[in-house]
This record gives sequence, C-alpha cells and structure tokens, in this order.
Amino acid sequence: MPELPEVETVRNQLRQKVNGKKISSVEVFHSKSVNHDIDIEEKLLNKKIADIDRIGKLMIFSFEKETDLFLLAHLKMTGQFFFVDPTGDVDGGGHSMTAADTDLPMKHTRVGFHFSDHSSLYFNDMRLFGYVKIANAEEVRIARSKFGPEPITKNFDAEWFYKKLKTRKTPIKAALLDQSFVAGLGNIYVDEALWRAKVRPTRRADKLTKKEALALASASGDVMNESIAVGGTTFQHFKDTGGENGNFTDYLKVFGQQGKSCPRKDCNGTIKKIRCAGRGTHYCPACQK
DNA sequence: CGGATTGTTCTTCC
DNA sequence: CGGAAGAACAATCC
Repeated sequence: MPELPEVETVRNQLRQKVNGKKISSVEVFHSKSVNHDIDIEEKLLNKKIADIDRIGKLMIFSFEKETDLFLLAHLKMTGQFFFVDPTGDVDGGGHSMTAADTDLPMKHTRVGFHFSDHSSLYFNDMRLFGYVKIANAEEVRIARSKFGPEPITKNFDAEWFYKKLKTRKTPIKAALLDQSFVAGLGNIYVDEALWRAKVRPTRRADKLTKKEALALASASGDVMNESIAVGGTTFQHFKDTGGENGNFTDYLKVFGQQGKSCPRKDCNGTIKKIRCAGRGTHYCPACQK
C-alpha cells in the first residue's frame, strides 16, 4: 500500500530513468488502467518525458514542449512501476532490470510504455484500482486543488494544523487519512505517527491538546521523511522501480506489530490491533493517551 | 470459504 | 448544505 514515501521513492527513481526519453509505443493490456482512453498511444507517441512531479500520492508526468499534456499516475493499493532496460545501463536511480531478469510483461501488467532507446516502463496493478491517465492543464489544476499541505515540507504550519483539528469531530486517525486535509499519510504512517506522538487513534480530533497536535504534526513529517531516506516501506505489495523492497519495514514500531511489546523505552504495554476509521489500526494502550 | 486487506470515490444519512 | 459514516471497487491471502 504505497503512501507518500513509497510514491516519492518511485518518483525519484523514475525521473532518473525516464526523463528525456521518447515514447515510441504504448501497449494497453487492461483498458480500465488507462481510464478507458483508446487514444492514449496516439496522444503520447513521440512525446519526450520532461519530468515527474508529485502531490500527495499522485504522480504527474510532464512532456517536453507540451503545456497542455500530462500523465497522472496513481498506484492506489497494488500499483507498481517497473523499468526495464535491455542494456542494463541506468543513469543513477539505483538498480534496473534487464529483460533477462524479468517476465515482464506478466499477468498483472496493465500498461507498457516503450521508449525509442528500447527501454520500457511497465505499470503493474493486481487489483486494478490504480491508473495512468492523460490529463490537460486544467484537469491537473483541479486534481492538485484537492490535496491539503504535506507534513514533510519544512514550512508545514503546525499552528494551522492544530486550529483545523478543532473543526473535526472524527477520530484523529480519520482526519489524518483525509488527503484534502493533509496529504500523504496512509494507514501505515498514520499509525506510526500517532504512536510517536503518544496519541490514541480513536481520540476525537478536536479534543487533542495543542501540545499533542504539534507533536503529531512533527511526527507525521518525521516518519515520512525517515522512510523516504531508506526507500519506503514494503509491507504487502510495494516494490521500487527495480523490483526491490523498501527498507523502512524494519523500522515500523506499531504497524503489524500487534501482540508484541511496545518498543518505547520504559513502556511495558503490548501493541493492540483494533478497527478505527474503517481500517486495521495498531497502537499501544499504555503510552498512547 | 467467509472475512480481512486498503486508497479513494461514491452514496446515504442526519 | 455539509459533515460523518459506510459501501463500493478488485483480487488475493489466510
């Protein structure tokens, strides 16, 4: 389940691998994954990828000399981008796969982008929730407008965060998962951030003290920045663009840790798993108030 | 084999 | 009208 750190990991690797490459063909294996756009190949043919931007968990591809053509990519729960280069050469961006390494395209490959230098980018998505779809400038503007600020930014306004929480009567976990409030957190990092801030996921958002809210704002940014630094978390399906796992899995304190003792120093609690905001939720009943 | 899994959108309810 | 809660989506795992 890719969240902001996983998407950022993919974006950083991809822009080193595909920026400047010219699209020579597009194979669509499943129509739903391209929003049923039958003209996607025609629209992208001979376009050169300029760069890849990101807001929240959404990636935005732009193209050289094109001001009204973009490609929006969302991994949702099981989406993956795999880059394959027959020469094995990669300009940075970590490892790559050669054709011999992989069975790509495979069963869950939904779209294949082929470049003029014979390298390829495959979009895999087992559960078909993700997409790669064409958008114009106006559609990109609208998509961007739906995201709140990202806690990973240096100028994230913790005072604003505290004031906004005062208007929400939902569990704090539900508020943090709302991408239009703050962007980037998903089920894993919400649980981790709440544990770091010592706040119970079920607490009503408007009941947090200022101290708790400020701690939570910092914890949210910290946990995601630390994860980005080690290539994200692989819990179920996440792989980076070279097919490798992320390393933050080893640093998870509560997610998936139910039944284990709380890792906080001087805390003797046991991590519990409950359902909150419709999601599997992990916390320590002893130190999270 | 029923239930759990999750990011986002849609629907329903109050 | 708008917030809140829950269903829907899809495929697989246990």
